[in-house]
Amino acid sequence: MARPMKFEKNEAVGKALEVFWNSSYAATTPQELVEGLGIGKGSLYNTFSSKRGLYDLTLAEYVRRRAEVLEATLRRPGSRIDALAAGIAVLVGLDMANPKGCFIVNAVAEHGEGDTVVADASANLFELIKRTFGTCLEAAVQEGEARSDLDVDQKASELLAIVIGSSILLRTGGDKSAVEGLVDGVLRELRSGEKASRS
Amino acid sequence: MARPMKFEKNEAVGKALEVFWNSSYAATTPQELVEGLGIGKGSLYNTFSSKRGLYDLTLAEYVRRRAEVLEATLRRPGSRIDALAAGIAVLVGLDMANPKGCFIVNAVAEHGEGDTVVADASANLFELIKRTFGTCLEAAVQEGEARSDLDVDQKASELLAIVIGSSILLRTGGDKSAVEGLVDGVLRELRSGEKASRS
DNA sequence: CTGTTTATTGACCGAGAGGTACAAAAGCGT
DNA sequence: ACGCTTTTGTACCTCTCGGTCAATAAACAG
Repeated sequence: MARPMKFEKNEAVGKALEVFWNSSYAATTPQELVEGLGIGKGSLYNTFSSKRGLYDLTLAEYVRRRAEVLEATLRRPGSRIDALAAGIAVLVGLDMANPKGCFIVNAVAEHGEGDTVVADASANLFELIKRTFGTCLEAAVQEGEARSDLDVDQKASELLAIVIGSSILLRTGGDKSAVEGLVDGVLRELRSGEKASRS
Repeated sequence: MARPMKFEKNEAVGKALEVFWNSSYAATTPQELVEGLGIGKGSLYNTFSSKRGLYDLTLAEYVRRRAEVLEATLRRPGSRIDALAAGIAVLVGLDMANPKGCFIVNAVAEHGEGDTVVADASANLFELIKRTFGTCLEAAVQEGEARSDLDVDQKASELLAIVIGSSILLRTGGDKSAVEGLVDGVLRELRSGEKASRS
């Protein structure tokens, strides 16, 4: 009944996420978005209203993707601590060649408290991470991989803070091995008091 | 022999630091700087060459100030862990009404790896913090405040990551008490295995 | 094939960013 | 008082940002 769109909206949001991730929100220009999405400026504004409107969509999309990857990683069978290690590695960006940090962390740093959209997105992501970590730790305790008197909630909060901190540390260009060592050490502590494996 | 400047340069850098801290580098306009410093645009550019030139000075100034406050806090007599707690609190911004996060962390998040000036400043600050924490932990072990088998270097790295992470968490507007609890928990763990006090 | 509806393109626009130019002013030595 | 030097204030400039708007194109209903 009318002309159809030449591009998929979700796909465009994904591309926009990449563009915004490469620099800050403020430093990203409409021109870069046009080039990155491969569509005309008119279509851009016709579809997404404003630069900020598109940005808001990328925030939500990023959280969605993180939720997916985190769930997938931690649902793998085997040692819960190993799974936790894998989850942390991917969250921090240890698997990437040149990490750009966590998109949401960058957004929080740029926009701060006043920005409710960013605040909401970060609250969603951070609580998701903490909850997932908590579940995993709980299971580790049950399996005897971690000491039974572990304060699961406290440790989950610590791990969240460490993940956030590490994503920043890794973004500075400091050597990746230092961050790897840091994460390894934390996990080693977790295991250090473990009971004998039941298997 | 010539007309003297009407303002102190260092003082102006301090004011600029406030201005840049209130929003991102990219979002800060020359106009805001002129108003924040209370000088004319001509003087601004005559003295600091460019917006970026001024920004670079604020980065160094911030690191200098952090070094001062950290040294002052941790040199206080008494329990080393208490001193550590105080240092962490001030670094994270728990003492401030509405924390704007760590200026350097914000800069890293905004500019990323490619920016060598920001990378250098962050390396300076982060190593300073880690080293100071390490010294303090070492002393805590000596004093019998922390368990003697503590991996000081590992723990210092962890605390650095947690401080960075907490500065982000606090900036989102999430409740301050959660971050306080997190920090308290970490310090409690440090003490948990302590030997009997020698005094 | 025509009409209706919606998408796309790219020219256009007001505003403000980031910075420059230059005349006037304020010191200082003599 | 008079140069000489450096700072200051303000007008000005260019360029790009962020966005709008006709004109055009593509689909489908009848």
